[in-house]
Amino acid sequence: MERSIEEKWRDRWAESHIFEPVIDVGRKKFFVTVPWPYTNGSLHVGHGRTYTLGDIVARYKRLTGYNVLFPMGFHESGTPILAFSERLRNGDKDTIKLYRNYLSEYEKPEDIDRILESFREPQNIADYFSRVIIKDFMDLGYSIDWSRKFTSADPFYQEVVKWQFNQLNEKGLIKKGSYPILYSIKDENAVGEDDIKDGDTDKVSIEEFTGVLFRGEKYYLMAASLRPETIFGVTNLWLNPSATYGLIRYRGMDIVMSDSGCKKFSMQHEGVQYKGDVPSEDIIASEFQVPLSNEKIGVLTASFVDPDNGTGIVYSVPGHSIFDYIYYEKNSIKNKIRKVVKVDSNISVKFLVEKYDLVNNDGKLKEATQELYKEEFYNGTLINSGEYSGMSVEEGREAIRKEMQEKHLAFIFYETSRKAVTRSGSEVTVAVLNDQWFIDYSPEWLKEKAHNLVNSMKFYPELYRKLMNDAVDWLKERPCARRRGIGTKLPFDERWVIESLSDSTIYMLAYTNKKELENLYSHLQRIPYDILDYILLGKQVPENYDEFTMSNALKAKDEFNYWYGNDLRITAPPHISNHLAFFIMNHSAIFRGKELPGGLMISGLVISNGAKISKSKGNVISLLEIIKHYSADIYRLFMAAGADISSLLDWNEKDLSSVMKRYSYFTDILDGYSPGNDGDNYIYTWFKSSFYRNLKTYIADMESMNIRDSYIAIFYNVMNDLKNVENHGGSINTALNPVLPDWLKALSPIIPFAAEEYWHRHVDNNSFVSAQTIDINIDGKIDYNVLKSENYLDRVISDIREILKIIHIDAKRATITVYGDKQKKFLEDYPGGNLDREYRTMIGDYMKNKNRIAPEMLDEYSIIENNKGYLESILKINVDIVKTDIIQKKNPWPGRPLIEIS
RNA sequence: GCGGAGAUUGCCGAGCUAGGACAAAGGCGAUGGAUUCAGGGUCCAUUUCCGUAGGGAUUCGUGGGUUCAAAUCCCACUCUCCGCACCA
Repeated sequence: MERSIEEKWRDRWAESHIFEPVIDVGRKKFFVTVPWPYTNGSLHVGHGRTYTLGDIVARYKRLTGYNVLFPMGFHESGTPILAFSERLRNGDKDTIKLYRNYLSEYEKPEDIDRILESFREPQNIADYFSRVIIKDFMDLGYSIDWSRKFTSADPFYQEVVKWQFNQLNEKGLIKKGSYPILYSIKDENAVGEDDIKDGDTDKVSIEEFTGVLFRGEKYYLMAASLRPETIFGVTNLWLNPSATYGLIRYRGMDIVMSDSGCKKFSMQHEGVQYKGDVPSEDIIASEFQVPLSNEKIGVLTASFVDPDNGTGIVYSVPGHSIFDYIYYEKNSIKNKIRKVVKVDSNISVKFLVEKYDLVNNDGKLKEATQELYKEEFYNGTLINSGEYSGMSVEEGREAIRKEMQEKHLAFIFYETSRKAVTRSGSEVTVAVLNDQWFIDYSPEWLKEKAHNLVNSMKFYPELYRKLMNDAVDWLKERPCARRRGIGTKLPFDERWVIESLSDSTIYMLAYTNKKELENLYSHLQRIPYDILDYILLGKQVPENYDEFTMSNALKAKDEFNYWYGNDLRITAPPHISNHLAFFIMNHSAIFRGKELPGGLMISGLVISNGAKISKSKGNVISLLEIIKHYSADIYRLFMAAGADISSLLDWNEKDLSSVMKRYSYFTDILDGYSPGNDGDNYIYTWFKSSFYRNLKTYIADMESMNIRDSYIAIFYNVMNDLKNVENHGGSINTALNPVLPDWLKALSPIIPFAAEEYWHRHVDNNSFVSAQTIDINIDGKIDYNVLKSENYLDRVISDIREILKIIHIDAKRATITVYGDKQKKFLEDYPGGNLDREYRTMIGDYMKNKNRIAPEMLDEYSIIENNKGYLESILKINVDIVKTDIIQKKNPWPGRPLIEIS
């Protein structure tokens, strides 16, 4: 569709408010949600899949008679918007470039500077992009009820979040305690995935090292290790001579580690005192004692030791570390190498170093290291390790760590799994917070409720049910508050702001009664818990409020009761272990019965031109660009029909062009269409029956959310049928005449703009196809006999073609002999066994062909007779038709006419 | 190592939960043809092998099994992907 036509319907839908449903107790409701977008930028081709699926479902449900609520809001919680704004204020070049880029798509060049300037205020970023996203969504034809829009920063909503946390607290799910968390020392704040640069694509986790203490004359050295079980194989310590080392005092011990290690350690343990630098020469000159074995070892310098990772001191186990071994080889270090782990296979450090020639070529270093660790961890046994000898590596690791910790020979040292910085550029480390607030998702009763919920919900596709149950089991404590960021203050400790995923777990409920809650808030400047208990939990009516409050509360309660129960939530796989798990847990904790979520649809990843969508690949295509270059309908068609919901969808030019080809075939047909009379000959009857059979498939597939299959039926198959009509010499116009209204209705969920335009042009200029319902009782409209006839005809054609292919004669004529009365009588009598004598000669022929004989007997003579012209034109051969009246040596059978080419 | 998904005809990708017209949908590519077509558009046909009659043979990761019948069910194995775990 041309842009102007799409714009026309976009505006007319909005003006007519057809997507803003009201309570209708006589109709079943359907409440579908998709995650609210985060408003720090515009959306791209990948984001659009989830929203498009949401709209297709919403439109389909509307079409089948449901009162559909499909709302949208915006997420503003957390630190990214603040951080970007701050970076813009600080003149950060990359950020400015990024936002210029966003803006250049939407704004005139002369306006960009002004708008960019306004972004120095964080709220303006959120406001600007929510406007942009609304426009994109409207341009894409989403049937969203915008009248219920709100954001996570709206004061009325924050009252709901406070209520939610109060509920969790009353159920004993809010805890306070110490916990290792990702932390930014500079920002003095815990950081989550959303705060970390590239945190969504490259996850950062917390690793628990064992900080092993090596006793020296003057102080201890702490080396952090993930493999404490190799302690008996230590032959020396490594230290980076160009790094700065510091001394701390902890539990009465003087301990040396790198400066950055000192900082981290002091964030992780109480009572650490920093006492100043220690020159590395001083360390190197000393000897140190290995814990447990009490052996003395020396310190060697090594440039590979990273002072910013761990403690900046590493103990060397050349017998079990490829890295150490190679360093020994290259530098001709003569220390005796010790083996402390035995495996059955021949995999060893030496073996792998030789296998991959690692001394000269370190390309495979990482791979070899992995191979070694896997082998030793799962199949290894400790040897030469004192009392631990004989233990498996898995047991021994725990036992050794435990003993060292109990004897204060080691302390826990947390480190990040990779080097990471926050979006504002400050370093991410691990800190142990002592007054961190958590939501405790671990109680048994909660897990059980959550499992029950998961098991009762619908999953599309089904395989995610298992993953969801696993996610429920994995969840433990979740830190739920931060020191800064946009969001709701924790009601029982206002120094904290509720974390951005935790404030969005039950938010969908506020769509149901947003207007009333907002009224309540502006009237009272708060929404008391007892009012929300009344609205959301159906508790006793509080008596002591004024009439305005009570009437709004009552209305809010009615809206909630009618709509709530999020029948379907559509998101993407990365949400399973966080957002969706919290969504399930929080609902399980607070709600019951019909208020619990009804279903989850999880759509697969979208990639662009064969690669993961990312700025560095340059394959980010914004939704606006799509609307401009292609059209909303094409995009929607691609999203719906391009791949099954669960599979990966690749946005690429090649597939796109084939979709566009089909779409323009469709618009050509409908542009050329004019209403006429229904045709009543064979091919029109066939088309109509075939259409309704396709419609039936469409409905069945839509009901089970097989969106792709349903559109293959109603879009592709119907158009192929139209081609078949033409091949039969029929007219598309006439064929379409009786089914056009139903066809446009069925297509409206996926290509609403075209459907709306043609509905107005060809069906009814005074109503919206987007507001129609479709009659789903269509069995009576399908004439199965005519479908079988066409099927038979196809079979005859392919039989003739097959013969033509293998006989190399110049074929002029095909004589088709169909079964007659004799064959019919045989087939009727044979099963009973009372055959007349003359028929007995047919038994042999029958047995040979019985697997190919059609079960029903069609009037094959008439079928061929009526379609003689069609057969002749398509096969380019003359056709004669004979109905046999004799018993032949080789008989024609139902579905198996005799064909003779001459 | 654990958990999950998967292995289909040149490629992509259905089908496999309810085994039977499956040589296996659809798309792409390729080949041939049509269209007053001049080379990328559209349409039609073909695209495992053999065959001068609609047939036959061999196929759905490998090897077994169940069955009158298996791409579809069962067992074992190999490999791939994802999550977890693991790593100086």
